[in-house]
Amino acid sequence: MVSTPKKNPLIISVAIPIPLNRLFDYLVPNHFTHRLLQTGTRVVIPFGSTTKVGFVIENSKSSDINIDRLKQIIEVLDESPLIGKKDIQLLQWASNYYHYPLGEVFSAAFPVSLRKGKQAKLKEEKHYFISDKGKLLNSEQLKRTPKQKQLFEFFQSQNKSLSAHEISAWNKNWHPAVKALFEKDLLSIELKARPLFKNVAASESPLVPNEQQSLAIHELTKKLGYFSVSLLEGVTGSGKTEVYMQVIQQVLDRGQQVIVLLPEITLTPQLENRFKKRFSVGLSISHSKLTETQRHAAWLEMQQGHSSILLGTRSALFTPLKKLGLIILDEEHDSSFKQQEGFRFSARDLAILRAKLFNVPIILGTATPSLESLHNAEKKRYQLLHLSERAGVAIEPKFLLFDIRNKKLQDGLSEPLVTHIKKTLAKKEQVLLFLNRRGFAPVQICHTCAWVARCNHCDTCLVIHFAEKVLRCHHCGYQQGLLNQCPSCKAGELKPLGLGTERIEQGLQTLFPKQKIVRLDRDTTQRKGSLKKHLEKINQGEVDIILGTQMLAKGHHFPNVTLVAILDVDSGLFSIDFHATEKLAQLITQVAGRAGRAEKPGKVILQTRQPNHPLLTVLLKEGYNRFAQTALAERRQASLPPFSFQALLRVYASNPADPQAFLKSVCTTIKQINNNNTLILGPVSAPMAKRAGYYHFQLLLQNKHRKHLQILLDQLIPQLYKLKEGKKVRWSIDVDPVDLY
DNA sequence: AGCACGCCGACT
DNA sequence: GTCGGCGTGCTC
Repeated sequence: MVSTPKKNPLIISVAIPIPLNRLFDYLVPNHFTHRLLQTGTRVVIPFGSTTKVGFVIENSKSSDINIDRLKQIIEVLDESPLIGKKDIQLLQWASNYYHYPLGEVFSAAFPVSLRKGKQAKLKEEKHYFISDKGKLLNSEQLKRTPKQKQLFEFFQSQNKSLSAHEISAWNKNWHPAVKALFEKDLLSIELKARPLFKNVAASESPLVPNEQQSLAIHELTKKLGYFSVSLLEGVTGSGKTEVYMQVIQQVLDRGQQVIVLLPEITLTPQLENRFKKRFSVGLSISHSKLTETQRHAAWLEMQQGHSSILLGTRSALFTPLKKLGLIILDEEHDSSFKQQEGFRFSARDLAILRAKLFNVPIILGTATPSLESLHNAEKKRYQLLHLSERAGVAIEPKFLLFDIRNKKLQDGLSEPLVTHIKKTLAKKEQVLLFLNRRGFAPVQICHTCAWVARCNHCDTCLVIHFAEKVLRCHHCGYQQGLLNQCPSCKAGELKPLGLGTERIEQGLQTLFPKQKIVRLDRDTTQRKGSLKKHLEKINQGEVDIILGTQMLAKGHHFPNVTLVAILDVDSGLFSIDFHATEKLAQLITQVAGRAGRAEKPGKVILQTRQPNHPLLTVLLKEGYNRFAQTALAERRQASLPPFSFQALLRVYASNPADPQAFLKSVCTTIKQINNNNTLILGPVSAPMAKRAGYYHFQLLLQNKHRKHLQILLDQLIPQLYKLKEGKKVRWSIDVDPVDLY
C-alpha cells in the first residue's frame, strides 16, 4: 500500500515515555487511517535513532512542527485502547498534578511487557485430550505404569479435553504422567482461549459479624454504586478483613470487580489465602516481586474480566477493569503508598480520584489513620467508621514508660525490662522486642582518639555487621572489612558504639541462653521465603523472643506475644521532618497491636530518655486519636499540611556548587512570576547532604491553597527546563512529599 | 532516558 | 596515527 498523504494528512500527538514534558507529532500513513486512532492506543514510532512504544493522545490536522519534519508511525498495536476514557482522565490528571511527563505516567499504568509492545493477549491454555492412537488403547495395557493408567482412565471418564488447571484439581502430581502419555502419543494438545470466569470452590463461609462489624458492613453496602470515601478505623484484631470480605461479596454479587491495595508485598500472601478460601471467583495478584509474565497475565485478567478481585501494591492501582465496583486501600496511613522516585504519586490520593471518576466507593482501612485522612473525616469529606472491639476479647494493651536516663543498660535492655521479659517467658508466653536499626552497632569508634569509621560516599558512619565481619554503609551499600586498629592514631583499640539488632540478639543470647531467639530484619530475611519460615516457627510456639525492625510492625499476627518492648523511641521524637512524630505514633500503636491478642492481656514497654515528652504522654494515656487531635492542632498552628500544601524540589550533583547555583537561580525565577504568596523554604542542603557520592540540596514550596501552589508549579517547571544551571544537575519535583529527605 | 556527535589521553 | 573517555544536545 502507498502511504504518505500529501493533502489533509492525519497527524497524531503521541506521549512517549521519556523525561520530557511534551508530546511528539507523527503522520499516520493511509493504510492506518481506516479507523481513527483513539486516545490511549499504543503505537510504535521512530524516535531519534531508535523506535519506541508511545500512546496516542490527540488526532489533528495540523502540527506546530513543519510537516516535512514529521515522521510516520510504524505500527498500531491495539485495535482499540487497552484502558478506558476514565482511566486516561486519571492519568492525565496525575501527570498535571505531579508534574511528571504524560508518557511516563501512561507507562506506569502498563506492565513492562505491554510497554515494550507485546500483544495484549492472554496465553491460550494448553488442553490435553486422548489422541487417535489413544482411542484404540485399552487402559489395561498401562498396568505397569499405574499412575499413567489412572490418569488415562480419568481422561476416558471425562471424555473431553482437560486444562492443566482441571487436571491439577484432580491430582496435584499429574505432570510426569501427562508428559509420559503425551510422549507415547496417547494424548494430544490443543490450545483453547481461557474461560471468561474461572470458578474455584470456596471452602469458607462468612463469619457472623459483631455489632460494629455489622454496622460497618451495612453502611458500606449502602454506598455501593456511588462515590464515597469511608475511613474504616479498626484497631488491630478488630476484624477489618471480615468487613472487607463481606462488602466484596456484595460487589461480586452485583457482577462487579474489586481492587484491594496493600502497602507491602509481604502482606499479600496472608490476604490472598483468606480470599481464596472465601471467594469462588478469579483472583489476580500484582506486585513488583512477580515475574513479568505473571504481571502481564494479572493485568489482562482484570482488563478482560477473567478475574474479579485484584490484590496488589501501589502500582496495581492503574490496572484497568471491565467493571470496577469498589476500591479498598488497607493500611491507609502507610507511607509506602507514596512512590518515592520517578513518578512520585500517592496511590491513596489517586485511588480516591479513581473512585470518584468511576462513581464507586472507596474504603480506607487502618488502625492508625493518617492526619490528612482524619482531617478529611472531620471535614465530613470522608465517613468515619469505627471498629474498636477486638474480635474475641476486648483487652487493650497496657503501656509502661521506662525512663532510661542514667540507667545502666545491658545491651540496650534496662533492668526492669529484663525482669518483665523473664516473667513473661516464665509464663510460656512470647516477647517481641523492637529496634529500628539493623546491624551490630551503628558506629566503630577509636577508644583513644575518637576516630570513627565513616562512608567515603555519604554523610554517614559505617555500620558494623559482626556476623559478616564487615562495615557497611546503609545508604549506598559500600562495604569493607572490619578494622582491627585505628587508622588515624595507629594505637587505639576500635570499639562498637551504639546498638543494632544484631548486637541486641547477641546480648539476649547471653542473658537467655536457653531461650530460642529469632531476629527479623532485612539482613536475616533476604532469602526468599525465610520471613515466612520464621513467622511459621513463631506461631507454632518454637520461638520465645522475637527481635526485629520496622518489618515487625506491619500486619503480622503473633497471638502468643504478651510483651512488646520498643527499645529506643527517642530517635523519632526530634526529627527535622514534621511527619516523624506522626509516623512514630503510628509505629508505637501498630507495634502495640501485636501484643495481647487471643485471651492474654498484653503489655507494651517503651524505653525513653524523654519520659515527659508530650507526644508520648498523650499517646499512652489517651490513645492514638487524642494524639492525632493534638498533632493536628499543632499542624494548624504552624500552617503545616494538611493545613497547607507542599512541593519539594530536590537537586543533586557530584559537585555541591552546582545544585546551589541552580536553586539560587530557581529562587530568582520564582520571585519573577506571580507566586501567590507561596512560601519559599530554603534552599538548604538535604538532611543528609552527601549520599552515594552526590550532594543533595532542596527547596520546599508551601502554600495554603493547593490550587495556588499548582499554578506556581505550572509556571515554574517549564522554566526549570530552560535554566542553564539546570544542565549540570539532576532535579525532580515531589508534590505532597511525605519524606522530606 | 537513550543515543549521537564531538574534542582530548593511552594503545595496537 | 586510532580507540574510546563521557560532556552536551536533540529527539516529532
